[in-house]
Amino acid sequence: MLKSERHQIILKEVEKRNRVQLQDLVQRLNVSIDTVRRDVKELDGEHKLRKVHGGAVSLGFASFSPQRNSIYALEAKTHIAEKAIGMVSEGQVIFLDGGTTCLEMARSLPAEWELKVFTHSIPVALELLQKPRYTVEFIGGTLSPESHLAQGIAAVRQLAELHLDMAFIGTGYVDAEHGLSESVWETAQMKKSLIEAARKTVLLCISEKVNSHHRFRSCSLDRIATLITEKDPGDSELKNFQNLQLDLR
Amino acid sequence: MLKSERHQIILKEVEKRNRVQLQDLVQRLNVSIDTVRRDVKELDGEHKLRKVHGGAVSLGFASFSPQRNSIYALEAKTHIAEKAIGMVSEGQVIFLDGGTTCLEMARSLPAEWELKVFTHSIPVALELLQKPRYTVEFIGGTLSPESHLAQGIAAVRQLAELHLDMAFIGTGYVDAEHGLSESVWETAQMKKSLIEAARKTVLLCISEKVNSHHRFRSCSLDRIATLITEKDPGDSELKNFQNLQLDLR
DNA sequence: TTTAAAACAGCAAAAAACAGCATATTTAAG
DNA sequence: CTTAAATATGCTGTTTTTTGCTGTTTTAAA
Repeated sequence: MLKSERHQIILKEVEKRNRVQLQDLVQRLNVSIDTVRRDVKELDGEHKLRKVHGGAVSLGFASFSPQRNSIYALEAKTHIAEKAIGMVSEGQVIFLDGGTTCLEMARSLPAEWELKVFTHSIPVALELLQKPRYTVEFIGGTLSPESHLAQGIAAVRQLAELHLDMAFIGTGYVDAEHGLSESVWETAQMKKSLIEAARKTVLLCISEKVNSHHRFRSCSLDRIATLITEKDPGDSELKNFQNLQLDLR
Repeated sequence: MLKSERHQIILKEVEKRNRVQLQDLVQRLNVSIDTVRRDVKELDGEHKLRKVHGGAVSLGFASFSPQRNSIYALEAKTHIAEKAIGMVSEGQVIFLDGGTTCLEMARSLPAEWELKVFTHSIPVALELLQKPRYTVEFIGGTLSPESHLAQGIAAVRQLAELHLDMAFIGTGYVDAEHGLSESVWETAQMKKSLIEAARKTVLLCISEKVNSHHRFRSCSLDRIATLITEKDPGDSELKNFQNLQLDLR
């Protein structure tokens, strides 16, 4: 089989499924994994697809808004997003954090509203830009290659100058004792500045993350006005939070 | 068998199957591999097919570019990008403007380099983030829904604090008399701040835009160190620029 | 942290491409 | 018709490309 034939087949496959595993291509093309790897690498070099560990993804898709059907616990996050949107009203100035939960919220915000939204997440920004009446303010900084999120000193400085009605944030970990925490120092710093800038902070968090903590604390629970999970506020998983000065939804 | 006969058969085969292997043609035509090779090479020279290692493919078959094929004057822009990259060296701190020419430059920058790149364009940033050794610094601001570019006061203020080795910028319009100009006021303001922040400004511009101007002037030509077009520096289209204090490439 | 999979670098065999040469075939001119 | 020149074809030896395999390093996930 000609190399260009293989390339064609690979591109078709990527186009169709948005992503392929190298092993699948090995089967499909009857060549060694090394050949497939080299093919994919070459196509990546020509910007016809994007090579990732173990496979390849299509470019349009590599725009990195994570593929919706691959988001972990999507249903829970949609549910959280719905509740969160119930707290927003037209004309406000809000902040949306990165992460798939906030991305889901950005997707679900009513397109017919007029809203000014700050964010430091490229996927969130791209989602919001689809809504013609929104003003999207991007907080610049050093972009993280993994999350496509602006962080670092520049970002923190910009946040320090802001005054927001409401900030919707995610977190890596949260429990009643330690508050919010992160596994990455930079991320924790961002959350801190964010919470400073907002009159009211709303934490969006799937119940799975509740009652866990990690090394870098970003904020104590008393700075959080509202905690939204996909569970009912009375759910037993949330019992550690039910007696706090915290609006549980 | 006549040569033209063989050519006909080869082209038919390519048309029918989109691809052929030279060895199959050897069988089919009863001639040596060298002859087939020479035939195919000749047809490639006449742009009737594309020769690849081990065979040939039909012209339509080889090209496959879902997004990029919609870029206007892509070839010229690629050419410009190549010239521009020749001016960059590893370890520098540079700025990349938005626009398809700069995007093409971002694509073509060597992935193995280590480089810190500032930009205010989301597409450019996403492209650069694919290169693992690059540091991408995003200039935040109000995002334009059309161009996915950060602009406005916040962006200008961030630019004012920067000191860059080199800025690669595009422009809406340029001529020898009026310098650089834009049709949108906001854009012109951005370019102004940009040029202030850079020790050296390089203008990337397809020749088509040369010798045109519009309402909002962003910069006079003496602030531009280098002008890169896809044409030869001696080309008559550029005659108005050849006597200026301007590095023409 | 550990562990399995994936990526990578380098090597070697096979196939293809290439350059140069010799032979054959066609063309054109005398 | 003959001959010289141009062209076409096949062959030889060399170089390049492709491909699979080895062992090692890196990456991602448990």
